[in-house]
Amino acid sequence: MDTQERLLDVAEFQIRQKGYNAVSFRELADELGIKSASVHYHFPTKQQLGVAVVHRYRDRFLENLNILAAKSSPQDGRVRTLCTAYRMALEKSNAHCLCGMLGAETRGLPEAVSQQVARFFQANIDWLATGFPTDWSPAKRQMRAAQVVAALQGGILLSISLDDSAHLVAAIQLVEMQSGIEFLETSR
Amino acid sequence: MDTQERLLDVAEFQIRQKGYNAVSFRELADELGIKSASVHYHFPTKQQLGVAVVHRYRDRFLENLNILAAKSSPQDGRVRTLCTAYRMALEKSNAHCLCGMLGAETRGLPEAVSQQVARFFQANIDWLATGFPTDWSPAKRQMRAAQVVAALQGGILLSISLDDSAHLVAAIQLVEMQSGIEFLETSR
DNA sequence: ATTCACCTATCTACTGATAGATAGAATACA
DNA sequence: TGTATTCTATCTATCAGTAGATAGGTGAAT
Repeated sequence: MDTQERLLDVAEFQIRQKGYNAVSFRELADELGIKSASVHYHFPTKQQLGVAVVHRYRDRFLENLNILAAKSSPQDGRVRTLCTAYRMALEKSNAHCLCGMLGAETRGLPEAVSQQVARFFQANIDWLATGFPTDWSPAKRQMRAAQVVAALQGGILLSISLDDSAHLVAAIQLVEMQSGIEFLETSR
Repeated sequence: MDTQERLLDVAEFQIRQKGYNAVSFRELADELGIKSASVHYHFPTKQQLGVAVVHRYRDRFLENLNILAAKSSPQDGRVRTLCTAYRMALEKSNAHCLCGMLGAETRGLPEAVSQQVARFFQANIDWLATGFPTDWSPAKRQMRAAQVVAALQGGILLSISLDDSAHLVAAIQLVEMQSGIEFLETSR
């Protein structure tokens, strides 16, 4: 299997567990059974590795989002789809969202990495905002979308820290309650 | 001024900026103009320092919460008070909540530290839950409280990562919208 | 005389990073 | 085709810097 891809896999896993600054080239190398110098062959600097990890994560996440949206019934909005994506991500990995982790560490990250993370969040928000009623102002759409992303990220955080995924489920419930009200407002 | 207290101040600041694993004894020492060995005099291990930082943070936060609750008008519930506390904390420090940061890093932390962090969140939730209508089941009160804490933590995360405190404000709006509905439900 | 709050000096382990070598595969050229 | 060259992916060895931690010493305050 492709070493580069395997490195990204392990790096993503480790960062989601312990954060960027607690991940070392030697540990990554050990995991693959190679030497740390060989990791530098594929990713010359840690910053470049970090950027690559976030980049791939964001691409995959958005791709998955569009697949889920295509599969779900049309009356289920994008909000529900995003909630599902977050719930699936937590169930699958039992770990923090990569960007939830890196977003927290922002000020201790190379700028190139934190910029990628910001783009992940903005992409989430933009994707959601597109699904809101067109008679809402762009600012309102952005705000509503940000509320959803915030609630979901917080839900994951609590789930991890208190070791109980019910907290993400509760956060999703809050989000969908809001959606329900908006539906009533709109269709009134 | 008390060195021990100053160490806790600087450690808290640094952790909130960069995370636990990016904070070093040398940096803390430099900040106070002492040597790293002297830091070990006050806090023999990093773990003990970490525990002390979180402990003090939690105590102060809860104390502040009760002060705010005493000052606010009685019809403003505990939800609004907690929102205010979070907004004030972000405005004052322009940094992540200490426990929001450490909660994310949970799996890369000494267990003693992550336990203290979990207790912070649980204390937040319990404090909130106490303020909900007594005819709600304990489980429902806990869930509603957790929803609020999750939304606020997520709001801070987005505010930090996207460098715009409006995201916490938006999260608060989501929370208060929910509270408003509950008020209607209850008083109906 | 003891304790406190710091110091110097040092330890081992680990960090990201680099230089230079090597085996083997792929490619270019005669 | 056969030889020469280059590329790929890894290695060994090493670097300067930093990590947390410890031993033992110093001067001042109690």
